[in-house]
Amino acid sequence: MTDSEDRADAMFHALSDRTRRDILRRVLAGEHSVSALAANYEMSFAAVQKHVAVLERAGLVTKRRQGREALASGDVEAVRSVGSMLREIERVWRGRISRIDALLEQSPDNN
Amino acid sequence: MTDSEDRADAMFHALSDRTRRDILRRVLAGEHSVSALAANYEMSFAAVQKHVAVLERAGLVTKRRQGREALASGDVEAVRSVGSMLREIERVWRGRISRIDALLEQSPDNN
DNA sequence: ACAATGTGTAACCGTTTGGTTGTACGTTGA
DNA sequence: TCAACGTACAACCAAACGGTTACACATTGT
Repeated sequence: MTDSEDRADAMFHALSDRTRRDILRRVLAGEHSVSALAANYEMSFAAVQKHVAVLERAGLVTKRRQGREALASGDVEAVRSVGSMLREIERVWRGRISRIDALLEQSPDNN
Repeated sequence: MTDSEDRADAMFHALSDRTRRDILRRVLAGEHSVSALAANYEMSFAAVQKHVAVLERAGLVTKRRQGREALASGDVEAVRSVGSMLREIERVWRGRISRIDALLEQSPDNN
């Protein structure tokens, strides 16, 4: 579960649902209780609670208990780490360019 | 299907599987036929073919037909657009800081 | 001509997902 | 005290997912 690929799986999966992305936007802007979040969607409270749990398991959201409320806030660093994963994935693309350049340089008459 | 949220759904979903992320890395580095890709994994050719199809439907990969082979290559711009989506999501976080700053400025004795 | 190769798709199967309702339990306020 | 509120979780369901095998079809090489 602590594996890097497992974390990537969890994060991308968490982001693959539009309701969860919307929740993430809201809790990045500021703390919101689960029921306050649930009020924004046309689904049951339980459904929204599960969405928050998915975001929490992925590490994108943390929850703080205050009285009977559970206040959720977004973790910007975690969101940024997803961006890093993407940059890491596309890094190999640079090599592709270099290789094409090298090839063209090697046979300059092949234009 | 052409909706922005639909595209985000498809892209994040496509990225939520480690085999697909690995395929994407390979085809970003250069063109590969589906069977050449399949040789790298301990699953059936059909499974890999479906993974490529998911990446293709998400727009992260394009396929070009050459003879009996289907050559897949990664679309760096599409990968970058996922990064943009993330930056768009975390944009609201800036406002959070401003609001906290404003609050602290408004009541400077509350430290 | 024909066997081998590469691709795509259909049918199937167990598991996961995203939703529901119901229930239990702690917290709050009248 | 006790009703209302906020949360969490279990049980259930249809649909999607990730894998399999089997088959159809086009291309290639001998």
